[in-house]
Amino acid sequence: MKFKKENYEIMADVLKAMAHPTRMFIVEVLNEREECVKDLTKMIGDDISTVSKHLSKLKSAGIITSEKRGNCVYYKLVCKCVMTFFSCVTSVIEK
Amino acid sequence: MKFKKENYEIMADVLKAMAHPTRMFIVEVLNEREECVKDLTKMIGDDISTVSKHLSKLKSAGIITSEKRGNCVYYKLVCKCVMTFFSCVTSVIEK
DNA sequence: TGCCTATTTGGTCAAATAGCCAAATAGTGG
DNA sequence: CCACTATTTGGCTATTTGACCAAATAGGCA
Repeated sequence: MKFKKENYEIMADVLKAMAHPTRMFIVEVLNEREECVKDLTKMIGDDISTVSKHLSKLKSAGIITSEKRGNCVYYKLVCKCVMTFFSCVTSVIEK
Repeated sequence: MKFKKENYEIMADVLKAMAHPTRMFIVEVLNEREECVKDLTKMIGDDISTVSKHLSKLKSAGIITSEKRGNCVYYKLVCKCVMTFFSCVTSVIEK
């Protein structure tokens, strides 16, 4: 048992933040470039308030950060390593 | 957009299966050795039915497999790559 | 066979999550 | 200051999740 119970909770929160189809999509887009809420919303097709809430969940997990520029809020990935999830998840699915 | 909507759902299911403190703990234990339900339950301290359900969630996501030997069901990791999640998650938390 | 141990399944309840709409906020530019 | 655009927040409902207990199953062995 490498970590304490409390640590598992913190770690699970990070995974939980990623564990949603829309949020995985967002992470993948942000891996390539910053985007603002409006443009992400266009790609996703949900209500903009829904997208905003997904973003805020990713942000409070520490996976993305935001920056306001002009009229818009731009989000970007903090750590590219989350993209390793995709290849692992894909290989799990293939097995 | 690399994947179709349906694919994001399948991928999210794999992450969802991991995204729980107890299940992360289980994955970490199984990374080192096989274990049976009873012994995992001892380490975790929840009801055995709760642990069994966690295991079945991990199993149906394809993260672990099980094998019955003698009186017990032994679980083991399918793919060690899920352990990369831990180091990434840890580095996200540190930032 | 019948008991025992290990595991899974079903029921129930409380809590968390996801989505939408409407309303509030924040900043820009006329 | 006002109107406009972008974003966030609050309220609500439906659904999913996690935990426990009790009951059902599955094998092994006396």
